[in-house]
Amino acid sequence: MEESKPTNFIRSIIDEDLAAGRIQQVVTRFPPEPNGYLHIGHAKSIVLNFGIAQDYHGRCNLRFDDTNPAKEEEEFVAAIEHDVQWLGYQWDELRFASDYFEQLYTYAIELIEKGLAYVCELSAEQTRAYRGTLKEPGKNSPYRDRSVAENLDLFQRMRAGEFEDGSRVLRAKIDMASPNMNMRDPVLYRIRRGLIHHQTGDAWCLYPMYDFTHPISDALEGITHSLCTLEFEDHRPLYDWVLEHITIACHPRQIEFSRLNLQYTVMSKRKLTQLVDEGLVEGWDDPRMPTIAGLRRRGYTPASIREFCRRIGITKSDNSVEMELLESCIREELEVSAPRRMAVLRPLKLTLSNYPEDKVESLTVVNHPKREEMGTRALPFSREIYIDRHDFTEVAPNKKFKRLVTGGEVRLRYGYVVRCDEVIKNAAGEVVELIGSYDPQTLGKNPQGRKVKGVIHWVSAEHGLPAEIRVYDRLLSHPAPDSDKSVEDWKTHLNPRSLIRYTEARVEPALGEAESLARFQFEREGYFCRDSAATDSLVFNQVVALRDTWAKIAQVINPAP
RNA sequence: UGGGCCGUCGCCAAGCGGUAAGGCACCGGGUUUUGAUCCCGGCAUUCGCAGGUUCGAAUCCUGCCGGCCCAGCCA
Repeated sequence: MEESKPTNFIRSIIDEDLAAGRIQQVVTRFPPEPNGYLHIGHAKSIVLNFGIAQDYHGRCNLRFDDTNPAKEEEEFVAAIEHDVQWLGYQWDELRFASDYFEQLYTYAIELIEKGLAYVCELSAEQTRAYRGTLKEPGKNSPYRDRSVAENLDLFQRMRAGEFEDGSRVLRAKIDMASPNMNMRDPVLYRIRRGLIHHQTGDAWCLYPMYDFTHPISDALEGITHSLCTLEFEDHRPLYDWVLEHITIACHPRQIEFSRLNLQYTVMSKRKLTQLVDEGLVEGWDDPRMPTIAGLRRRGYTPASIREFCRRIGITKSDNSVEMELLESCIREELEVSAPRRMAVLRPLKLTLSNYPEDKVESLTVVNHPKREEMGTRALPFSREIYIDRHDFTEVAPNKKFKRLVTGGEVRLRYGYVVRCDEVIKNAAGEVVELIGSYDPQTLGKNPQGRKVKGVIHWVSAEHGLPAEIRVYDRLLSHPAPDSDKSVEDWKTHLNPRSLIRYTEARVEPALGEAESLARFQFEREGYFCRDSAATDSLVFNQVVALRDTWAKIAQVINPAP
């Protein structure tokens, strides 16, 4: 897959900084909080940060922003490391913000000594009240003018664990009247006793806030461009304030870009966590999830996700990307790389009465119609085969229909032309079996004197393997479930048909050896991959369907009610 | 006039004063033992709107309109 170098406003800025000699080498970082799994939106940031380091021969660190032990877990750090590597990237250094706790503490002392930070004893509610509103200025905390000595003493005792959670915080002394809420004496440190941090254990009961931690962590690592999403734009003045008021050599440039919004899914960690915790999906790696783990199990490749990120670009405008764009990326790759196979989702038996009872032919068929180098495989053909129920109808609904009908003919893919002679029904009048015949003169060549326009796929009844095939649809039935205010609970929009399991499916024998996550095109159906979780049975997940022009035509001919 | 940011085709997105790239989607037509792929063609006289500057404006200026973000001791 072609992966040409993208051009965007951030790369333009880097070009300028390099050209002006402001930096010698670009250094970026991807800074996830380990409180959940990575999703496709994170992939956008990963591809941006690591992609820049790669293209500019710079460096990129993976840094866990682990300043809130109440929400973070080791499980998530392991999963995140795995996902980043799976996407095809290797960090230069693996860091944790918690690696810097001691240095951060020292910088806090520096701020206190400069009279730029103070210990505040207002409760959380009082702090909120003192902060003012968007349109009215806040007012100074009564603790704002404590002496440096007193602040130093109190801050040390906060660290020593002398005070209860919430009783005191360290605040920056900036401007309670600032129109930017983030500058109204933001909290720098809060007390969280009795928690076990996944990296530092019980070493601390004092934890720094994001706004204090992030700029310093960036500077300590020599980050040149600190790329983050738009909601941090208002925090940039604070990011800069921190670095301007402490003794530190480096001052990274923060640049914001818009986060990814994908239609018909949810991207917030809170909602994804909800789906997992409430058992609405199988887990973080449920193939319907927009998580990296979910996309991986679904059958998406790292290259297809990178390509998607390249196509959506990087800007500051709000966006709402259509699912079709993502799908087109994986189709494009799988069209050339996936070996073809045949699988019947809804088996309907067809017995060819003029084909010898015990005869079995081994057909040699190509694995890819355009790539001879992908070789061939053996495909057994016999008297009884399964075709898909959708490929048969008693009477053709219109003249464009080109599948099997009573008395009509179709080509069996790679096999013979067959005709349906007789329909067997059950008491309820449902078609349960077909009796037909084949034309022995049509293997690899067209019949004499007539044209057969349809081609359908099939599996030998005796040789086909039972399998379960799972077909997926969008998780939500609303394009923007996050922003729909007309419904109280976004989960109202969950699509009840996001998963359809075909438990009676039959697949051709060659599929029995498919490895976990091996991808195939099931002809006329779509791209599928062997499930990585169900290892003891034959389960295939649909990656994406084939483009289906017929479905659109059928819609027009016979519109859904 | 709280502050910050954004508005180019249905969706994403180039464009940086010289006369609207590209991708996805969509609509034709051709090839085809996958209604797939592939191929060929179509798809913004116009850049949120209104003025202004200029020989020339999506690009510069002014004013409107619309949307997003901010009042966690979350990140």
